Amino acid sequence: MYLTTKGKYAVTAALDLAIYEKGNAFLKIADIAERQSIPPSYLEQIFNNLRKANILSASRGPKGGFKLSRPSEKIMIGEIITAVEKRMDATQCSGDGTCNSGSKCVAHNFWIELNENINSFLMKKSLKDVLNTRKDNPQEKDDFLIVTG
Amino acid sequence: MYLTTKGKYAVTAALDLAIYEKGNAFLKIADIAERQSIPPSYLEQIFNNLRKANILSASRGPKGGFKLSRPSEKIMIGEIITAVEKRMDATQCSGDGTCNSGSKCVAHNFWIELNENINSFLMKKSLKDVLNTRKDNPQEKDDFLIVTG
DNA sequence: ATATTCTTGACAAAATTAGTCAGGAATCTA
DNA sequence: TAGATTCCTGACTAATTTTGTCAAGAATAT
Repeated sequence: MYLTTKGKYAVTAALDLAIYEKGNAFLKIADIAERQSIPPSYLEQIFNNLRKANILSASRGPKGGFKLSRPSEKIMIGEIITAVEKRMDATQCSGDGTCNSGSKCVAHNFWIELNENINSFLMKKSLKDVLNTRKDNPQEKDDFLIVTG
Repeated sequence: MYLTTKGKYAVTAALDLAIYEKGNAFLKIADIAERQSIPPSYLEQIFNNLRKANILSASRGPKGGFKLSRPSEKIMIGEIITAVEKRMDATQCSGDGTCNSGSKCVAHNFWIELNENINSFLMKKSLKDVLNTRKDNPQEKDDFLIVTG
């Protein structure tokens, strides 16, 4: 099971879109990358994945950019990660049960359980949930002054 | 967050020790590796880690090998994984809060929550728990005939 | 003594990640 | 319509990490 920098950048950048959205406007990759310390050309790749997964919508040209394709409470962190990560599965056999010479290894069902636990956690948390948790934390409130200022 | 083949082998091999233990005898790496389809020389490395973490005890020479250093209900899967994996942490900054140019990235607290969720799951499950789940599953029972036969 | 089994550290190949880059397509504004 | 802007796509590469192998040595049982 690999949750890589790519997946973490994807979540961070999606949160940035949720935080800085204004009306229906698009946000530029360059700005998001700068705010979140993500290499811009890498973020291009990542946003392409998210667009193809119908999590973001894009527009080219001046005033173009990206925005969330749904309200932030309807976009689950799990969706974002699944869209960019190829190896989140915890089983050794990609789930096909051939982990021990063609049969299931003794740990097989346990890895399935672990998968379910993690997926359930990630699929219950929306972008909005994550931002609300941040707002509830006084230490994090400062960040939001930037948005409203 | 990386849960690699190494960690999965570690759990599988520890389960093998729990399944095939007989009295106080040691089990050989060669036998465990064969039963669980793990490269023997790789398993050597892995068992060394587990021994240093006080999860296994070892003995050299004829009749030597490895055994669990505690009853299987007192060895948690989380311990095993922590002993062999160096990058289970989900944060981008190894927890130090420097994930966005020296400050916390907008996703920081979320990754902490994910860590807690996974660690809690892994630290509540003992080797014995995993084996019991297997026994409750009729499809898996056959494996245990070997043990008792 | 000798065979067995773990112990340790160095080493290497393969796979994967973490990006870069360039050329192109679409869109807005003047 | 020209030009600037911004996304789109695919190819490419360097660095890192994983996934092992191997050999020489130390401890133990018979």
